[in-house]
Amino acid sequence: MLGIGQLSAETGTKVPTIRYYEDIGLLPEPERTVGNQRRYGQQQVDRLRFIRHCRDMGFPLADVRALLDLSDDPERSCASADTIARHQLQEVERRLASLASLRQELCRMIDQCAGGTVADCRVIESLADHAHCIADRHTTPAPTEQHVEPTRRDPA
Amino acid sequence: MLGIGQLSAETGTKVPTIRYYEDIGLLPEPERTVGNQRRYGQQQVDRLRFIRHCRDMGFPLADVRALLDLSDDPERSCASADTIARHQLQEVERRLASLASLRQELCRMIDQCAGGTVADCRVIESLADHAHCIADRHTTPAPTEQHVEPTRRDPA
DNA sequence: CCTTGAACCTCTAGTTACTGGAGATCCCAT
DNA sequence: ATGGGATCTCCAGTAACTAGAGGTTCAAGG
Repeated sequence: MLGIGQLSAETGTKVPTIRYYEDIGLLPEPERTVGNQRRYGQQQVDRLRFIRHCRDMGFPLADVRALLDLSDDPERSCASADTIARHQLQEVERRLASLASLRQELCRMIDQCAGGTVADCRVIESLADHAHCIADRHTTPAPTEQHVEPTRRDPA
Repeated sequence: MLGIGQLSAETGTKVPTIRYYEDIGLLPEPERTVGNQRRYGQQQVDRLRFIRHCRDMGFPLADVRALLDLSDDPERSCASADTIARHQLQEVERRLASLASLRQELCRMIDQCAGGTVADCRVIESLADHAHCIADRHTTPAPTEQHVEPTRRDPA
C-alpha cells in the first residue's frame, strides 16, 4: 500500500492533482489509515497511470472518464473507444494545421522586422493589420470552439 | 460612434468579451451615452482588432498587453516586440512538435484496433500501457509548464 | 518514550480567457 | 406611448488543475 506521496512519485502526478481526481470521481475513494491518510493499492496505481496517459495524449477529462468506463467493462464493444480516439486524432490534426499556418505568419512577421523603433516595426504593424482576418471572420459564422489541450507538463 | 453590439459585429468579438477586456484594462473605458451605454470611436475599434489579431496568433493576454504598451509608444525600440514574437514562435514550434508525435501515437493506436470487445481493444490497451511514459517521467524532472493557448474560435 | 520534521489532512481561493444568465434599464421606430 | 431588441451590472461557471493556510499524523532518532 502506498501513501499519496508515493503514488505521486510513482505516476508523476502532483499530490493535489490526485486529490482533485478523487474529488471529481475519476479515482475512487481509497482506503484510509486510522489517522485518516490515504492508502493506495496496485489497482489505483494502474488507474491513475491510465488517466495520465490519456491526458498525455491530449484527451479531455470527459473523454478519459468515458474511456475508463469502457475499460471497466471488458465485455462491451470497443467501438466507442475507437470513436473517441478517432475524434481525438481529428482534433489533433486540426490543431496541427492551425499551428502550422500560425507558425508561417509569425515567421513572416519576424523576418520583416528590421529593428529600429516601434513606429516602423513590422511585428507591431502586421499585428495591427487586420483586413484579412476580419474578412475571414465575416464569411464564417464560426461554431465557437472551446476545448483546449493543456500540455500539462513539459517532458523536455 | 458605435454601440457595443456594432463593435462586436465589426471585430468578431462577443459582447461580454469586450466588456471583459475593459474590466482587465486592455480596452480603456469608453464614453457613455446619457443612458450609460458604451460608445466607441475608431481608435477603440483599431485597438480591439489589434488585440484580436494577437489572440488569433496565439499570444497570451499578458503578451498582448505588452505589445499594446509598445504600440502606444512608437518612439521606443521594437526589440521587445521582436523578442515577444520570437518567443511565441518557439512556443508554437514546441507545440507543433509535441502534437506531431501525439498524432503518431494516436494513429498507431487506432490502426491496431480490430474491433471486437474492449477486452482485446488496442486503444484501451495502449492507453493502459504506460511503461515508456513512466520511464520518461522519471528521467526528466520537468519544469512544469503552464500556459496554454485557447484557440478561441474556429475559423474553419 | 518522546520529540521533531516531513508528509499528510481539509478547505478555500486563484489561475486563463472567457461565457452565460438574471433582472433591470435604455433606445428607437412605429 | 409603447413594444421589443439592445444594453446595463453583477454573479457564477467552464477546464484542469495549483497554491496556500492552518492543523494532524507518521516514522525515525535520541
